[in-house]
Amino acid sequence: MSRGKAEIGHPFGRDLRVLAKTDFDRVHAARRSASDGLLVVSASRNSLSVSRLGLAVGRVVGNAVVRNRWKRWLREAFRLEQRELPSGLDLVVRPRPGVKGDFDAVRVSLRTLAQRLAKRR
RNA sequence: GGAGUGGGCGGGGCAGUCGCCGGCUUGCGGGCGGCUUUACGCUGUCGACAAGCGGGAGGAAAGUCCGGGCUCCGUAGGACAGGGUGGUCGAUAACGUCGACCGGCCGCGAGGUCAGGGAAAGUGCAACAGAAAGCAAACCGCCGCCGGUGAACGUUUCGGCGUUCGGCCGCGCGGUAAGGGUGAAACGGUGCGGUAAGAGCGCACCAGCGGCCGGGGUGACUCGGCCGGCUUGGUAAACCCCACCCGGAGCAAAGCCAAACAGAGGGAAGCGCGGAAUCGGCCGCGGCGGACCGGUUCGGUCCGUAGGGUUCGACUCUCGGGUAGGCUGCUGGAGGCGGCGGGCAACCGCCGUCCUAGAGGAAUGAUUGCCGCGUGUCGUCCACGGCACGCACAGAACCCGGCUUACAAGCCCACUCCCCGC
RNA sequence: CGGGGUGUAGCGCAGCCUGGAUUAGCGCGCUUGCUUGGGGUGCAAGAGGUCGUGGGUUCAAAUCCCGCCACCCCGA
Repeated sequence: MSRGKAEIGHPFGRDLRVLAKTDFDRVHAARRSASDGLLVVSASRNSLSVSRLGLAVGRVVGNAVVRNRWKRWLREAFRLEQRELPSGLDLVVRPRPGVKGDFDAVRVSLRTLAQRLAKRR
């Protein structure tokens, strides 16, 4: 983990997010996913040169505070890892219900799952 | 010192780096409009980018249990239905909320708690037990009378008769509700009188109910006196009656702008020659009409071109409705804080001061250091220090007043009871 | 934002509206015994319940009323 090193210059705006319902439907229709004990990541090619992040955090995950914490962790992990991730993918990330987790584990899990999906293409 | 009652505060702090949301200012260059001019400038507006500045979740933001503002719809007035509330007076925009007071129950007390109107308006319900569960009735029992009968005594005209034994028997007639026992609950309690036995049958006191009079209080109610018949139980969070309250929907409300598709109405030119060919139609040239491109006249490209009528389609213009989408609603308000005044209080009035989130698949995160608090452990006990772990409940979605529920550590105020000392 | 429903034995349900002793019941499952060479089937007996939770009303609450918890469904 490159904790403490200069992690500057990782902007993360709305253009890097999956927001439209049609995009979510396309990712789900692709039926390509990878998972571990923490996360479930689905993916589909997009027409862009960069990858985008979509969040799917349902009510079974926890109350509003828990759900917000997951979404913030996932956004931050995507922001810091975006140069290590494969490009041109729409990634929809869903936390497994009931698990605790912490930020470092989320970061590692997101990177490995996304790379596994890119390899399996 | 111990035990307890009622209430309040609090919701980790500071600094650095990388990011997020929206706001303001400036810069850069781009689109559109206007002015002025011929090329710069001025100005408005919109979008993207960059920089700077300052802001960015709660006491419950939660549950969505009540009440209101606001918006649209409906509506002559009222009633019914349905729902809600339920001591009194007050507070309030309103409430099922709050305050003060009254009454019942609990507590030695500080205090706590109560959906706290009506059961002589009506209907219903009460298992089991019990004689009987609501209007009086009478199982055992008690008492009297009547009938039968036993013993003893007296008397005798020897058939009986009388008295006593609170004698015994009766599925005979009547009087009782004191006693027995059941139950959550049994038609007032105690005492005296009274009676064949008893009974509010009478009396005294007490409790309860009703009425009248007087004192206090706005009122709930309360204090005192007199009288009455002696009583008429419980349950309305059972139906119900009484009093009061409620039009419906909800910011995905609602308003504005407004693609595409569909709908309604309207519109220009609608010719000639030649070739193959029966016609339709196709091809070429010219004309005409329309659109587009370059642009000074003008040129080029593409499309249409019918004997007449009708229908359909295409193109184009206009129109209403208003979908996708966008904008508004969107945060300055029954607002916070301080002071003065009124009121026991809830709360109200006046003055001053402050501006404090506005997203829209939904913004607060990551990381580093120091400090704070708690627990554990180590250093020799203390003072202190090191290390490890932990620091709750929980995230605005139109706004506000309440209620309910969740919550780590810590702190404060008032009061009560017990023990000890002076 | 608004509306509705469910919670009872390991599982699926009844009872609730109209309160009580009807021992809170039914089916499957479970335990034990008999039957069989053994298993299944069959027969007999039995165990198993904070009626989601905390209060209230009532003599009495799974049932009536209020608060809370969990889950499910519907409308805009």
